[in-house]
Amino acid sequence: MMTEKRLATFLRREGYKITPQRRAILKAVAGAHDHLTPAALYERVQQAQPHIGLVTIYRTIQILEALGLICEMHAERTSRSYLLKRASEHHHHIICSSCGTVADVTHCGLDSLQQQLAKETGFEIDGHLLEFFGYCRHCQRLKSE
Amino acid sequence: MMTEKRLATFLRREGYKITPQRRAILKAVAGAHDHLTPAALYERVQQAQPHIGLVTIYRTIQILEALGLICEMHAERTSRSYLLKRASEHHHHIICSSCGTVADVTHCGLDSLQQQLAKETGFEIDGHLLEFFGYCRHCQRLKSE
DNA sequence: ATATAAATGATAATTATTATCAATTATAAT
DNA sequence: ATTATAATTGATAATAATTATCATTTATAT
Ligand SMILES: [Mn+2]
Ligand SMILES: [Mn+2]
Ligand SMILES: [Zn+2]
Ligand SMILES: [Zn+2]
Repeated sequence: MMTEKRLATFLRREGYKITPQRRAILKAVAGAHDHLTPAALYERVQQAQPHIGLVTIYRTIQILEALGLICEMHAERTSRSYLLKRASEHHHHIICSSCGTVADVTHCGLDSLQQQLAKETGFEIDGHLLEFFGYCRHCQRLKSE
Repeated sequence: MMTEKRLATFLRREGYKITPQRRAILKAVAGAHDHLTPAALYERVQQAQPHIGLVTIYRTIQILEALGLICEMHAERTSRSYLLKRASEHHHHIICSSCGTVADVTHCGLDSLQQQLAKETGFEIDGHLLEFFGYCRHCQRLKSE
């Protein structure tokens, strides 16, 4: 499990300075159980760092993403969300097209396909994004009424 | 294969009017071999319909997407691209994180997982988005220099 | 030919994201 | 503890994508 401290250590090792702002962001990310948009993360971090700028959130997200510490979700049409990556587990989603409810998928079995595709295409593949779309139980009922 | 005419028939059947603008868009979509952003589609359609508005492009894309006639690609960070859906084939991508080169993937073997997840989660799943990320041959060389 | 609802396009409004840049600060070296 | 340095920050502006409004036009059924 990635705690704020471990994340900080990781960043420091990569040459990034550990500022109070970053510490607060790391804490928020480590403590979140759901996916957070940059704006949502901003709100949470503001409790600890009232004067932090939204830009700093974006910049830190970029770093965490580049280091592979968080994973991205394309849920709503416009914005993106992020969640701390769990070690060695895949993290994918089933998203309800009607209400936006999200279910997690931790096993996809795509590793072998990924390797095969790497061979076939010559790409060095380092990850994948997988999302299922559909309707949750609740919205299925509403539809059929 | 979906031609302009078949797409038009499909739309008409769904209650949409067939305007010259839509016809031009359908033609462009049917004739495209690559993925098109709304802006790129706009440019192409302007040859046949010089006075068409970009908004009309967006609106038509929305319809085609809702009817499942085109599929979406999340390639660059900001914008989306679309391509005509081929019957019964999956359409996924390997995208080079460095130069943006795209390779197609038409088989993913996710149907069984999709069914299993539908059972487990209660979702009625009607599709998925799968994208691989990595580096194409060319960019691998550049990296190692 | 006419009625009607749908579609269009000009335009403005929203949003998300990125760029600039002067002021601040974490960190390492002294 | 001071100091030097480059990284970081945040205020602000700039970009860019997408969506909303609304008066006008038009496809289609009658
Ligand atoms: Mn999740
Ligand atoms: Mn493709
Ligand atoms: Zn996976
Ligand atoms: Zn598939």
